[in-house]
Amino acid sequence: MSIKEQIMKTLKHEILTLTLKPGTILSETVLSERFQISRTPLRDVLKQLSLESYIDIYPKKGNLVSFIDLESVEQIIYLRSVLEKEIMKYLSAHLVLKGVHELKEILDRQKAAIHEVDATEQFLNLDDAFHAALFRLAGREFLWNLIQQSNVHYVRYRRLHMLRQEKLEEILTEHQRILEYMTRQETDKLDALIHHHLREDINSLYLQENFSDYIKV
Amino acid sequence: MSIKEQIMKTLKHEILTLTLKPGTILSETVLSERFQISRTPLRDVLKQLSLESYIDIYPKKGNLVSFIDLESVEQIIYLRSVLEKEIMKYLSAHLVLKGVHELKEILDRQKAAIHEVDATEQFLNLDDAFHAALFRLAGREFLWNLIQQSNVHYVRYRRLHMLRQEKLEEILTEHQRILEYMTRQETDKLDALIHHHLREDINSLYLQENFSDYIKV
DNA sequence: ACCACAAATCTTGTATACAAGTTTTGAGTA
DNA sequence: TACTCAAAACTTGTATACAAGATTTGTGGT
Repeated sequence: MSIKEQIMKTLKHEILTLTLKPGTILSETVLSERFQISRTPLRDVLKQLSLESYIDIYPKKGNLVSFIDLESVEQIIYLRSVLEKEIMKYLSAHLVLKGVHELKEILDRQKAAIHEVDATEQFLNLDDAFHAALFRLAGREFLWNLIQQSNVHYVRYRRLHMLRQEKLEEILTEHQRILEYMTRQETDKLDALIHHHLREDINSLYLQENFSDYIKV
Repeated sequence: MSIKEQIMKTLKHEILTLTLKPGTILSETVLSERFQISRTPLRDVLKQLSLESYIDIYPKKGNLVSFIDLESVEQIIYLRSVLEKEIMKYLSAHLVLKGVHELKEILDRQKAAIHEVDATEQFLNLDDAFHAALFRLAGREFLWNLIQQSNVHYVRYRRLHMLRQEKLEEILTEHQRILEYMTRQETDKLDALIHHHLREDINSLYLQENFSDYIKV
């Protein structure tokens, strides 16, 4: 992996985990000192981060870690729920046994993760792994990757929501029911479940009340 | 509009209209002479074009206009057909009168465009305008813009298909029927129509036979 | 104390010299 | 003629000096 890719991976990770808080200034000179590299390749990295909405570039002023855009979150959730409904319907008819085992294994690991010390971190990774597997098994990995490129706001939104422990149990249960309905080919029940699974919290005011300084106005 | 934005717009247009054919070399020095600007801002433009799949950058070798990736075309068509089915269903229930007029006007202009000298060009723009209006009227402009960012392969694919005059009449007719079913709230007929409207030609071998040197292997 | 305004100090944007890798060229040799 | 292999001519990648704009600071005047 090239140095630029490493730097980008590092910065993306710090932004997604909110180690770098929304609004933080990312100065080219400061970063070039931190990573011991000149401004030119760093500018390449910042350009790409900007195109993927990780940061906002204000010409001749500076670069800020972007604030969480709830409009983007709502639109991505809608996109995913529409797509995943269709994908589940497809998988109900075409899912192979090997795929079922793969999904079950992810759920087992997720169950085990709940009571680990870094529960949230592990849980989020496995949540992504579950949904990514569904896309991949349906031959739609391309679209999963497409969505991932516009995911900064959604990922951070979800992370803040999951700080509440009780959410983890709820999500695991829903995952298990999704797999259940799919294998039993109860497609009619899937729609409502997916809708709830992805969409439930978007209208709650939890974020606005507790993390208002992270949110785009 | 900044100089960089102008250059980007120019290059994008030339690539999408196939003025710059897939495989064409875009050398930094040649472009910097053409646009009378140094390599640095040009590299910014090329970086962005690469992230949006307009070009492929081979480090230390060169930059090529990307070949048309049929896998990407199929995935985008699937994405659009799934999304647009849902959007039509929504609009059947919520479309306001003003929206109907707006869509009708686009179709009138499209009808008039068929026999113009630059029919294909005008027709494609109005085709986009029609579908964009549907997204916008459903409050999903965000997703339309998201799709547009991954559209290089699909746009060029469609352009080559539309070289056949008879396609234009067919598309216009389907647009008219879409609007018709929507206003009559015949949602059951919409699914199949959208599917056909977007998906029809993907399995034909027309492109592979006539433009094999534009296609990614 | 407060205001105005200019200068200093930040920021990113651009041009350019040089580094490093790849491809092409062509001379020398069998 | 055909082949080898090194040198030259390309390509993009990086570092850096300087340009240009935005912000902050601080000083002089009231």
